[in-house]
Parts: sequence; C-alpha cells; structure tokens
Amino acid sequence: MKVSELARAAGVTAETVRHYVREGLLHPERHPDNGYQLFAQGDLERLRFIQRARTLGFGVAEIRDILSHADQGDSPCPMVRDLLASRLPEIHARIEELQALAARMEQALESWAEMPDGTPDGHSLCRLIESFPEPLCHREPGDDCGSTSAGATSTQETP
Amino acid sequence: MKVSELARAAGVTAETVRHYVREGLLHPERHPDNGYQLFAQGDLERLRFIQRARTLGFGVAEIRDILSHADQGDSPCPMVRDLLASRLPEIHARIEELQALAARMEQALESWAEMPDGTPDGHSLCRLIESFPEPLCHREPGDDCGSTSAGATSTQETP
DNA sequence: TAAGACCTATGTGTTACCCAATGGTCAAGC
DNA sequence: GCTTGACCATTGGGTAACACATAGGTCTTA
Repeated sequence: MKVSELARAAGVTAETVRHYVREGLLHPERHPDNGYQLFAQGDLERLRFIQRARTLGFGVAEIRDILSHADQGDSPCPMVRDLLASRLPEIHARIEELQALAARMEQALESWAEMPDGTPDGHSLCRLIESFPEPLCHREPGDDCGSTSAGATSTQETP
Repeated sequence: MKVSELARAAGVTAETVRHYVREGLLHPERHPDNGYQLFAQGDLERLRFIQRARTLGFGVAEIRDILSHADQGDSPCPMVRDLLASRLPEIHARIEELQALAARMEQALESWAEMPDGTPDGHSLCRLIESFPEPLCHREPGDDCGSTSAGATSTQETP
C-alpha cells in the first residue's frame, strides 16, 4: 500500500499518515526504485490502533512509547492503564474549567443585555468587560494557579 | 513603570507583558537613554482589561481588535457581544467532547479491570485498546466530522 | 507523449506563552 | 572606581497535532 491507500483505508488524510511516519509510529518500507513508502497490512491495523488510542486521549508521543514497547515484545497494557488513570483527573478538571467559562460567558451576555454600550473615554474601554469580576489568581512564575476550575483558560481550537 | 513592575501589579509574568507588547496589545513608551519600556497607569488598567477578556475566552488577536477599536474611539461592545455569542456554542461542544472522552476513559478502565494484559503477538498489541470501539467518523480532507460530541479530540494541556 | 493523479522532502503556520542565551543598564556597597 | 546582583533588551527555539504550500519526480492511461 502507498500512503494515500493506507490513509483512505483508515479514514485519515495522507498528511496524517506521513506525520505518524515522521513521528516514528509507523515504519514503512521503501520501494527501492522510487523511494515510495510501502505499507503492509499490519500497518493498517497499527493505524487503527493509533486512532483508537487517540480517541482515548493519548498523545502521539505516548502512543509511540506504547507501540515501541509492544514492538519489543513487552505488553504495554499496564502503561496504558496508568496513563489513562493519571490523565482522567486532568480531563475532569478541564471540563470544570470549561463549564466555569461557559457560565461566565452566559452570565456576561445576560447581564450585558440591559447595559448600554457606551463609548470609550479615558477611563473605560468597554464597561461590559470592565465590570466583570477580576481573575482571582495572581500568578508568580511557576505557580500553576490551582489549575482546576478557575483561572486563565486556553480555549482556542483550530477553526 | 518598567516591565516587571507592571507585571507584578497585574499578577502576570514579565514574559507575558512582553508578549502582549509584541502582539500590539500594549504600546509602552521607550526611555530615550536606555530603551527600557515605560508603562503608564492606564496600561495597568489595560492589562487588567486584557486579563478579564482572557478569562472570558477571547484570544489575544481578538483582544487586540477590541482594543484598537476602542483606541479609535469606537465602542467595541457590540463586537464583544457578537464574539461571545458566537463562541459559546463551540465551548459547549467542546465540553460535550470532553465529557464523551471522560466517559470512554472511565468505561475503558472499568472493563479492563477484568481483562488480562496479554503479550503482543503478531495479531494484537494490547487487546485493551484493540477491543475498543473504533472511531465512527471517517474523515475526508476538509471534513470536520461533525465536531460535536465525537471524534478525535486533542486533549494535551501544557504541563 | 502529455495530462492528471500521485509521490517525495522541506518549510511554514496555528495558540499563548515559557525559557535560554547573550549582552547592556542600574543602584548600592566597598 | 569597581564589583555584585537585579533588572532590562533582543533573538531564537520549544510546545501538539497536524494542515497546507511549494518544487520537482513518478506513475498510469488515453
């Protein structure tokens, strides 16, 4: 199989397959004449494995570790369990953060419905935002600010 | 005020202040002798504004737009409302994604408690993951796969 | 033999910062 | 006058997981 064939079979883009190759998750052979990457059937199963692991929240680097353990004949299952168990509280914390963010946004929209817009003068840019409660957590470098349920959230997705 | 003084006053790192300057959110004067950045009192209020906007989920580029509107004497409030209203559904979608992820992780841990680890053979790497339901969504390039509530999630925080 | 589909490698962009390295500046004490 | 320590500046690189663009080589088929 060539790159696009494998990609189509697994339902990902060819770029993603190349990315996994670059990151060492897949080890295709090379066609001796033209240098094309040649994937075996096992690579399709491997890619499906990667997809399942991704939907479980594993990062690409973690999956590489899991796979190379397996490639060396060791069972990666205990590692998998540990990773999952240790990641789970972070996910819950992130959910709470986002719920708090959504609540702030909704509260803002609601309370702003009655407020006038105003024009920025020397003392106010947009009272809508300025009247909002200040972030509680004053950070020192290295202080993660009790990252559960409050604080600056990074909500930018790739649109 | 110099960089660190402003940073301390607002409870952020000096790096963050410099970042906002580079991104055009703050416009300090320069000490003519040594080139140090000199911030006025208004910059502290501006920085606090930025922090509030960040906790409401605005990105740095959006805040720059908001601020430059205000700097030109236009009220940025309508823009702020629109941005918030349009971002809110995405936040909810993200929350549902993460809740689905957490549910998958919990279900996995639960069902794996009874399963043996096994050793990778030619046909299986780690049955724990392999026995997991496959991602439903087969993606074509450009298809966002109905990004609510299922599919590959990117859950990597900055640790 | 030319078109169109595919392949390669490389580099860039995305987000909001953090960190390191190098070198200049300043205030205080000796 | 000099050193020490705290601060400042700029530059460049790193983070996660790809997407996209470019330039040029290859394959298949009409």
